Amino acid sequence: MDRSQLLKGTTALLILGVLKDGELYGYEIAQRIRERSAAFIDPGEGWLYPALHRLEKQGALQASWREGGLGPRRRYYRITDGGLRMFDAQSAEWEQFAHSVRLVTAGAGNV
Amino acid sequence: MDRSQLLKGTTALLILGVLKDGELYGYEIAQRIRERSAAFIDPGEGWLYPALHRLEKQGALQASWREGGLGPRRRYYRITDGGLRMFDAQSAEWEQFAHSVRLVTAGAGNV
DNA sequence: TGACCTACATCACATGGTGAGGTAGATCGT
DNA sequence: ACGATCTACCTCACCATGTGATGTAGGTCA
Repeated sequence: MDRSQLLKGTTALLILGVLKDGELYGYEIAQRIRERSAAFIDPGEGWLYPALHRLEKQGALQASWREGGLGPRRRYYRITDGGLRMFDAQSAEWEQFAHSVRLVTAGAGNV
Repeated sequence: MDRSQLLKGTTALLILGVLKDGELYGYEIAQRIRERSAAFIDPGEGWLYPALHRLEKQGALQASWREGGLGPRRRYYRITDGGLRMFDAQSAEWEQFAHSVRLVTAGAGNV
């Protein structure tokens, strides 16, 4: 069916989440997300690259081209101070939202 | 800015979540969601009613008009067996997704 | 030569939430 | 009688953004 819209609004959080542990290039970011989520989240290139561009434009990331040695050149991304603040904010909002969903779906509770 | 797309993909879950504890009408569903989420989630009528229509069309809900006594007539919704199955499926998927997000954003951690 | 991996990117398309607007019945104060 | 304010339903233009397909290039290996 949907395999859904759940990602909406969390992509920035996922990207910032892996980048806060160190500089990475795009393709590698996708791999990290896949690994850490035990392959449950498989970043599509259709949203990953646009999302990286958005975050760079917003000042959350800083990017630079570099020769990778093997294969094509790579674009490395580093998180900025603003990016870290954005991560904290989005992370908190996500936790709050997730908690709310659990409260609503948990049922009457008192029963 | 964002105050988010987070809802995307969770609206059905929220609605089914409150309806699995008993029959309710639309306006009341909104109130329940607001209450249970401690007002963190405030259902907009712009998505609530369309979502109810979608779920009804999909067979997850069964609806009927009834005079409320006071005020305008109300449309009551009851969850079907299919709706319960949908709730279980979406609930499981949500938990898995939420867990994945936490894994990704938790950081290197295990290293 | 062909297959396949890395690595980046763009684009038409679809989903569906946001916010505003509209109808109507009921209640209450002035 | 009038306006304000609830309840209760509905619709619609707009927009953000994920999906899936496609394109470009360099590399390795059979």
